[in-house]
Amino acid sequence: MKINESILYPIGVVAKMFGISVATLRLYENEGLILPQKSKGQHRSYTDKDIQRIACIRDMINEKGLNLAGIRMVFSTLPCWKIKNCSEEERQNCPAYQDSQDPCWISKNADSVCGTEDCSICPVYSEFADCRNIKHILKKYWNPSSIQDPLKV
DNA sequence: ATTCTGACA
DNA sequence: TGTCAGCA
Repeated sequence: MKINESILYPIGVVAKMFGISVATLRLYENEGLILPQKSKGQHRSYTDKDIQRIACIRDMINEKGLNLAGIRMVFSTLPCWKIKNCSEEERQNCPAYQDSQDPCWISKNADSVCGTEDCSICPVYSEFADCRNIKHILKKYWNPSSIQDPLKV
């Protein structure tokens, strides 16, 4: 069993966990790297998934040499249209599929299938909390035949 | 006491 | 990234 199954942490606790400031955590959020949910008022609530994601972000910064823009770019490559099984029409009307260099959760428009959804609980966001396994997880969505024509996936 | 948003060294 | 203001 997972001990911290549904525990939510306030920003101050998370900051201490990683030895960073609350300002830095808000920065990651503003840069589109994390999507903590908001509770009473506007207070942020971090789940264990968020914690894991932040650990990956810290690793990419400290060990992999990426800056925030680089990390955002990595997230922008997630094939949300495959994960969400978007129809051809939906893809044509979605900026995340068309031209976005940003993660889908910050490039989506109101009229897309993701329009009213809470991206913090969407698999495109939540399933990649462990960003070290991005490539592994992608294999589940990317059928072999699509690599023949990568531009029309 | 803690967090929030926005602005700015 | 840090910090300061003015709230809730």
